[in-house]
Amino acid sequence: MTGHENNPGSCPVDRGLMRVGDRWSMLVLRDIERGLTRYEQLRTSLGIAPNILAKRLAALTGAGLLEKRRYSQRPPRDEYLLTDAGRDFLPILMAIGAWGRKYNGAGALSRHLDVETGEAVRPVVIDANSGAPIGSRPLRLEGPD
Amino acid sequence: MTGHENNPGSCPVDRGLMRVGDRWSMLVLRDIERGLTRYEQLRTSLGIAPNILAKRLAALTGAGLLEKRRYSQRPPRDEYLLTDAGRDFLPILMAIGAWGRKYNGAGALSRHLDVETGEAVRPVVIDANSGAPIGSRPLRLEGPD
DNA sequence: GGCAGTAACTATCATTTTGCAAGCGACTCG
DNA sequence: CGAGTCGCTTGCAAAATGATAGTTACTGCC
Repeated sequence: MTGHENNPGSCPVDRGLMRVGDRWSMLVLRDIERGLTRYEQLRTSLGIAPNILAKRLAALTGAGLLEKRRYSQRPPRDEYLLTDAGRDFLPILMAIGAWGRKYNGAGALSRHLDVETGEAVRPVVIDANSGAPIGSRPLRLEGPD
Repeated sequence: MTGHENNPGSCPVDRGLMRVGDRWSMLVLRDIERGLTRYEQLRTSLGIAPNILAKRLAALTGAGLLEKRRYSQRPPRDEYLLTDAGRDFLPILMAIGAWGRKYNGAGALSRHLDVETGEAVRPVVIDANSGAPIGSRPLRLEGPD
């Protein structure tokens, strides 16, 4: 679908978006992180249509970000838990949140606090090699070749 | 649309996704960063339908991530440049790229190199206060109240 | 001047996805 | 037995997306 002419699907951003590249998927992950792991909780919290939620949960499960677990046999009840891949995606949501707060943050917003220090978390994307925030140093793009 | 019951639109992630919450928008930003700033360049690079591209460019411009600039009066030719808000979003794309590489990275992928060191960039989201990667320390969510 | 070519779109229509409302199966509780 | 809850599915309408063709405004080239 993406990556036509010059770079046929060789962009890692593509690869990421193939799995989570839509609004509802990300909001589902966000809510699950908040502890809303069950279908009904997600549906009422998000105000999403039931068929859409079912589809998203199935997609995220199929993509390996969520895991469906039966927490009660009788009556049959399920919950959705984050896998390692899903948990690894959460920092990205925090970064999106920081951006949203900065550029669209009118009104009162929720936020994350560091339990130990009590301070509000300020997510920043850095390069683990240099330690510098991304954007502060010149970069060069290298093709897949 | 989002944020029904408990938290009516108070989540900064929502706020972010309201502006860039779809696949094409992000890929457009990615390509513009790569220097593909013109309509035709974007269209051929992405393989996107012209009407959709036009809509996305208008949306991103309206949302303040892009700026349309006429680089030639006669013939009339335009290009799209990143604003500060748009440039601020790029680190998020890098983080998504890192995630995509990790969990969906089969085959040869392109990557960013630090011009100075020549090393491949390894994007990580940290908390600017503690310096610790997000996910490595317990957090608590605070409502907007 | 006339014709081909290019960039940046718009218009039209088919297809796909989303959203809403209602219903259904499996069970529990009173 | 009847009402209620959870986790969905089904059917249908509305909206978004995608494919294709056409339009505008030019620049060459002969």
